[in-house]
Amino acid sequence: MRARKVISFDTIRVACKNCTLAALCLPRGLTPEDVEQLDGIVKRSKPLHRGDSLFCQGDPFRSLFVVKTGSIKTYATGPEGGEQVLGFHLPGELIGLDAIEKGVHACSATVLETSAICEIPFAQLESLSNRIPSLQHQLYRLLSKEIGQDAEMLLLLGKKSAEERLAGFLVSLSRRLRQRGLSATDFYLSMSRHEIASYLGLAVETVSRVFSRFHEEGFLEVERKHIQLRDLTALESIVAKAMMDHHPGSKPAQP
Amino acid sequence: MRARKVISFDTIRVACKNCTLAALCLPRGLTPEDVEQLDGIVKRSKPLHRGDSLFCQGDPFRSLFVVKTGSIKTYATGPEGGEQVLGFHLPGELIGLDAIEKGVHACSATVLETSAICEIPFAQLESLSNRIPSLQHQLYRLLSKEIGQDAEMLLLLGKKSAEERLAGFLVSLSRRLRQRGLSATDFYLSMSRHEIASYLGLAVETVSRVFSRFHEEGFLEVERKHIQLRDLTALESIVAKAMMDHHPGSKPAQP
DNA sequence: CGCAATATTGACCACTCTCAATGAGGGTGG
DNA sequence: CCACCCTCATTGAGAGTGGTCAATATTGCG
Repeated sequence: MRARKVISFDTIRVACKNCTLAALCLPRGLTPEDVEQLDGIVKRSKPLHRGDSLFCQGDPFRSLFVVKTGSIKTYATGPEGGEQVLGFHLPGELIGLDAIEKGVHACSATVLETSAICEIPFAQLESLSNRIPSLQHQLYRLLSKEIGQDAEMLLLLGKKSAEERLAGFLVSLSRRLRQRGLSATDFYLSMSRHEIASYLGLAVETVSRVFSRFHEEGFLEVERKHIQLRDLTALESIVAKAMMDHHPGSKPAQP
Repeated sequence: MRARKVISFDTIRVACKNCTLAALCLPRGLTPEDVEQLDGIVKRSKPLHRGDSLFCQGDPFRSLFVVKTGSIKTYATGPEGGEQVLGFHLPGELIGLDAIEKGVHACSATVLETSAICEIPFAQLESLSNRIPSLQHQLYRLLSKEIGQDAEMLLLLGKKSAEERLAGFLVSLSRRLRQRGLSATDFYLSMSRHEIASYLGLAVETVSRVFSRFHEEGFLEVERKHIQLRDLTALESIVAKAMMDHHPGSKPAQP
């Protein structure tokens, strides 16, 4: 994190390439020169801290943000101050894609824990993608990926019981952490119970109770924000089982 | 492919431009020649009927689909046959965007009522967007719009009560119909109660009961699939009020 | 050190799910 | 054309889950 004094130049560039790579160069398809150009427009900021804001609902849209380390939450606020959490974003994930359409941010984003964030001015990214077809392709894929993840979330919220939802949330977190090479079974929740509850459409107390229940059943250890998953399989089967129970296989009609 | 028949030349082209325009040329930015080229790669199919399938989960991704008239539902099926409705798609809306990433459809799409659908081979669309920057821009916007709509849906499912969810559903339908120049207060639901329930994460019986309750309160007339909204404002205020009630304005923390 | 915010736990009650029965259409075949 | 069947929709009664209110830790911060 603070390794930028001495060795900084290459380290940071590589670090940032990593972060950019994770998001933009997913499978392959960009030549080293392309990556070089891409890297040139990425702005690195100094570390941000809990409560810092990346952008607010209504702000003009200028840049996408990539989480290098740490975590971010996005949320929407109603006209009278209600707050609904829309998502949590872990290292390697991209924020702000929903603002491209209107040129205005539709939600706010704040930092949950000390985080390193890369900023990518979208105008530059777009014009770069004009010249690099494979970058254009990556961008399409990236936008599409976000849509797929939202659909997954819809699936999660379609589930009715609190256990299903919290299990789904934990499994999702676990999978995304593993994907970035972090521990999939031992991690800290950077968000409050309140924020989890809002995200899952539950009451804070219910979240707390289900954590306790999972603990009693031996699925996990929980102490405040520190979580250790003991039986990931059990949690996964809760999620999988859920889908079958409701909607017992009505056939989509046949001609 | 091209509208080359005598009678239909203008009619079909205009019809299809309308459908394409609604989705791809949203604000402006494409020259007539661009639209011409775009129009050239769009395939029109003969009308499809209830139960027909556009694509299935796992199918290779080849094309996007635009609803010209009628309606489509998308849904995901669990390994054991459970079915979760992910979305309903009305005229002017685009389907299949979530498949770009993996090149494979992540959900299935079937026709809810007799519908006219346009097919746009994505490979051709993408290479066309390489040559037409403004088309590229429109595509980014389009993908982004889809993300925004999914977020709106998350907001809807974040709401806890059945009334809030059904009200949100109806308001959303109404808004989208008005946007296409159709009646915002008098329409037919092409989907079954079962499908609505799955979409909203409720039981079929609850959907039915809330419809009755809304009717008793004078918010709407309902007879089977025929809906007439009598007090759209009331429904909207149910949705708006919901957000405030939960999460009473915890400030996002400030340094 | 003490206040404030966060988390956990309990009791109660409202809401929604489940189960079950009835009614209304739409289609098929006699 | 009508009887029949099957699916879909509606309505009722009972049970369970989660929301609400309230009290009590526990932590973090000024």
